[in-house]
Amino acid sequence: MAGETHASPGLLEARLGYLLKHAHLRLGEASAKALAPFGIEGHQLAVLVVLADGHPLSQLEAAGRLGVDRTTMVALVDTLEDRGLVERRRSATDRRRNIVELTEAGRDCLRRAEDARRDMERRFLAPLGEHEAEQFVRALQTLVAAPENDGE
Amino acid sequence: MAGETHASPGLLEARLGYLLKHAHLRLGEASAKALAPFGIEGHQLAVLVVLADGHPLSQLEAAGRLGVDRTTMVALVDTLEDRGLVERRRSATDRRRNIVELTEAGRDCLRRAEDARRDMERRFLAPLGEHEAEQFVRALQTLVAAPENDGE
DNA sequence: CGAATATCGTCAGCATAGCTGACGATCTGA
DNA sequence: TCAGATCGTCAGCTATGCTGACGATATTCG
Repeated sequence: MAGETHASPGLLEARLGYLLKHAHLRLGEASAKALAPFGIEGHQLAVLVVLADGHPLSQLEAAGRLGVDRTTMVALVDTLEDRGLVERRRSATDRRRNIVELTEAGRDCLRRAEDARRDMERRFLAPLGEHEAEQFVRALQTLVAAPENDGE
Repeated sequence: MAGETHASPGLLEARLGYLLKHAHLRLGEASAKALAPFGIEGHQLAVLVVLADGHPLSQLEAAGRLGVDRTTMVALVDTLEDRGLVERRRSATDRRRNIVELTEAGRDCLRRAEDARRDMERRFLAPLGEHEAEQFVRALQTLVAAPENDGE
């Protein structure tokens, strides 16, 4: 970030948009730092997470769970495949689908990266204290799940 | 947003990154909708806010307060000037500076748009209840202000 | 069976946002 | 006066994610 002089007199800190944006930004930085040793980014770790959950998924199904476009998923899986963390395999029952599965290396990376991410989040929330941190996460979940905020 | 099927089984809702990103997204949508009648966006409203606070600012000073690059500020001020909400004026004491000032229309727009934004934020936070909403905002302020999260 | 229609993965190209680097005009300090 | 810094501007780059089109495959229905 560039001109970050932060002479702000509290005018902007009262704005929800500013707060959410900067909280997200800072978490992103912390996340990148925590995940760097594993050679993946937060987005890609999320892919590993949904792939590890239950039965194998096609690219489209995985994209749906992540809320990303299927065209975006292509590059995501490309990267993970290059790193040897997942494998594409044509579905036997519907040969249009690419089933994406974790490799052994992928499962290992997932385990360790998830540990690192959890630590990172804990550190990030530490200034709140344990109880408030929990409430904060629950509040976020409520807001994101709220139909009122569901973009019509 | 495209493939938004949201079949997510709660796996991602536990991730801070996912939550912050989507909270920010949804607030952005609500904000765009609330501000549409005024012909400005959240970013530009924020510019009006810092300009209205105290003595006139140069573009660079305003950029600093917003935490954006000075090159980004150019387009922001361009738009506001086109709308007749602000005026550029060469500083008499330092002719390198563009002093940016609100016009009468700008002050009026600011007042009404800020009202709309406050209403929008109130509605956005409504699912939390009043007390929790307050705590939530305070928690966000704490996290953003925390030096631990200050990107080294 | 066979033709029309839909789905999935892929890719090229577009849009947006914000940044870097360079430039002219201007200010500052020696 | 002159070297170096500062401000606003612009062109161009990068990153991100989308749209639209395509080939391969599935499905539906006559």
